[in-house]
Amino acid sequence: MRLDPLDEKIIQALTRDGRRSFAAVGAEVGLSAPAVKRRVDRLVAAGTITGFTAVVDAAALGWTTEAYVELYCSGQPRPALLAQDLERLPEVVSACTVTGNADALLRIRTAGVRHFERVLQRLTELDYVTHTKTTLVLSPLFERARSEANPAG
Amino acid sequence: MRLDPLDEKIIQALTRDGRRSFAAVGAEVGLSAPAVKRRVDRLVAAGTITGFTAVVDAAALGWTTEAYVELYCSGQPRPALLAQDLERLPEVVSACTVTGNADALLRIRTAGVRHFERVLQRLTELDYVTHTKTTLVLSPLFERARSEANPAG
DNA sequence: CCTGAAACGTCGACGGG
DNA sequence: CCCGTCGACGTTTCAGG
Repeated sequence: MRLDPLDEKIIQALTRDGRRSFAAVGAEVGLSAPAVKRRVDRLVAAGTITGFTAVVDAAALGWTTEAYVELYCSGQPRPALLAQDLERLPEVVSACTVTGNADALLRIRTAGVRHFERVLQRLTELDYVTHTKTTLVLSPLFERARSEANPAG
Repeated sequence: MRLDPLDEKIIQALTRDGRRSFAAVGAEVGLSAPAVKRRVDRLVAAGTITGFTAVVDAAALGWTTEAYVELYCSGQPRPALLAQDLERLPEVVSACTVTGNADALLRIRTAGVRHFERVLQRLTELDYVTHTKTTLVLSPLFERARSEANPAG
């Protein structure tokens, strides 16, 4: 889908504050509230905007341990199977298949190292998993969205 | 901060749809709209809810290349310095210091491998960076928030 | 915590560039 | 096509109980 500069500004405004009113966004970008709403509806329908969400501090909810786990598998489990199996584990926050020796890279959040150990065990119980390699997060430095459009996009 | 079951349900509702009205959330959790608003205001003030945002499809904005980069450094650059230097590169979407041989783990989004190569070069231009190790993302499998509270939290 | 009323936001329909 | 204006309806946000 093609984005004009107004769409981009709207996306940036709603990325900064997903609950801003259409009127407030319109005042910022130079449109009326209905015009902003029409564009947002279009962006959501096109899948450019996937949704709106509250951003929650994981540590405040008790998820104090964060880790990246490389998954090494025998055979090549299909991505769809991996997704299905890994999504059953609520501690797996994101997962992707990757280049390199590992087959998948997982991001995991748990309530402590004890809890993390149990998750590792459940991962190795998957029949195609041969071993794992854990990288524990020490200090999260920052995290942000890329809401600017690529000029060549 | 202490969360009761109602707070937790409110957080989950707003995680699923960050633009839900307080009235709609209240209908779901069994509270009036003003009661929900007071609780959300309190959660935001306490930092449990960090903010609200639009979720954007990076690929739709032209960021088609995603990678994880391990950063190997000489000396031990302080986390604050790393954060400051890395945040200047808009392609670095998140960063953290980690256990293991690498000093930091970066998540990077670019408009293609050419663009990614330029980012790698800028990373190695940081004087304390000795080398990097790249893992390219093939298929993102899923990504989600952990909005349930840990019972022991 | 709830209720009620005023201010505000949303979202359709309509007409102009 | 996309914009803006208007008006009805729903939501937010106070105050007071």
